[in-house]
Amino acid sequence: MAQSETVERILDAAEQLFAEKGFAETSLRLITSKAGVNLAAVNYHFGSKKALIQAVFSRFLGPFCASLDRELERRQAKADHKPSLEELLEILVEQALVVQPRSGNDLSIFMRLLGPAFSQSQGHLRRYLEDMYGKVFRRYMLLVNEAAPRIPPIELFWRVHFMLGAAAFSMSGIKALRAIAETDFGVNTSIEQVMRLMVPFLAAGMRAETGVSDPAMAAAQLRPRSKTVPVAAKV
Amino acid sequence: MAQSETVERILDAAEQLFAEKGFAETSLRLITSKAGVNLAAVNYHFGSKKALIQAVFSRFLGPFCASLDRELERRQAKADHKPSLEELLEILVEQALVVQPRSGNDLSIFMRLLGPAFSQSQGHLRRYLEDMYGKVFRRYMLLVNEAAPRIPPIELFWRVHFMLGAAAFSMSGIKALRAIAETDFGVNTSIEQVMRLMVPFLAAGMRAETGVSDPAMAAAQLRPRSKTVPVAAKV
DNA sequence: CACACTCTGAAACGTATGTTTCAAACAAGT
DNA sequence: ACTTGTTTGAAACATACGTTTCAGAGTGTG
Repeated sequence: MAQSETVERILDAAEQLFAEKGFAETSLRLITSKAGVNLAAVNYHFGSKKALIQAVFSRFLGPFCASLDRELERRQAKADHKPSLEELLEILVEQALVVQPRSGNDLSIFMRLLGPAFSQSQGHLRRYLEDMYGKVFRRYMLLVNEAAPRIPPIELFWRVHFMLGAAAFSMSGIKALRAIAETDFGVNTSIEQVMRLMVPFLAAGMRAETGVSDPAMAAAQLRPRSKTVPVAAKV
Repeated sequence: MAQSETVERILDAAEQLFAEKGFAETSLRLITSKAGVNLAAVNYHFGSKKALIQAVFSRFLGPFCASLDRELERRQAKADHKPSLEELLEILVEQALVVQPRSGNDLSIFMRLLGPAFSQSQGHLRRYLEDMYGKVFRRYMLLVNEAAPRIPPIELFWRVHFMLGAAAFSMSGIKALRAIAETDFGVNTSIEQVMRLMVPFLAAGMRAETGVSDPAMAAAQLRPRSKTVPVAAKV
């Protein structure tokens, strides 16, 4: 086997199986047999199962965040034209599609990992993600705030996560949901169609009038992050 | 121990631990030790771990669906005034709050189970849920379709699941997200506040102009369910 | 009191998992 | 061609899991 093509094959198999079955339900033996490599290869190349999980995220999130950061940099430099909410949404999709080919799997497969990443007791992953995409996320939130000046920043923070939730959840259950949609409506909905259906829904939600009544919340601003006490330590 | 208070204690502990750690990551030994009961009690009272998982869902979803169905019946009987989208949203929240006290735990704890229920390879659970809340869900969808006649039914179907996803995901990661929100904005957001923030976001999303261009999808109608071939068998 | 029945407690069973070990195969440099 | 460092293969290890077993405590009934 050529110079550690093994690593890529393990990552592909792991990504797919994690998305299908969850982290804990996927054994290393299942991964390695699907990848056609030896069991010991995982611990040799990654060190542990935890590290393998992180590596699966890194492979996508590394390039994605780098690409997104570059794009935001570019847009932020142009002081004349601040990006609109719709543009900011499109940037996300755009960057995701640019990065996609790096993985042997579909984008939707990776998205299915987002829910479990936040929900399960994968503390190590949350910390890892915070370190990895925390900075570019805050940069993104800054632009969102500028694009929707009438909505309190903290409400936008939550709305972005509602957005993420709608996307992650739909992708998680997409197989079951598509089957239900087909029997209930007799129409097959492709994954791309589902993503396209999501855009007007999310954009309208982001634009909605504020629901904040508490003046303290309405006034709260994004504040600079102290570098000595990372958030992850408090979670 | 009085007449099977044990059952309730197991359910409470299981619900909480499942929400925190996921199904597979939560061992029966952890559940029983948290509940202060013997390990064998689970298999005695429920038969298996799968059955315990289903029982956790039944305890909430049983009363919830019954209550929701009654309320929808009531509204549907009044032919003069069809409920609006906002009312339909409120009905959901309302019924959820009515049923809440039955469990020893918080409502948000139960909601955290929804994501894993759809995503993980818990086929038995999906089948179980389809049997349990499939009928009342279709009744609900019918009213949603009447409340938004301009949006194709299949798009509303997906929007309801985007909605569900936003809710489930936010509740899943709510602990981590609240911590991040606090360090980033210096404001504590209660779970109730998060749910309240969700309403305008979701309502606006539901009302958004249709994104469907395909005429076949635009024309697709909810069709009656054949009784002999339940959806779950095809999933 | 004795009986039947429900439930609990402690231990054991079989299995599957993540990890480690170590010899063999391979690649590259000199 | 030999050697060195890297990667793979097959087996074994320790551990944790879901489940089963069975003796006996508890409880209400005749």
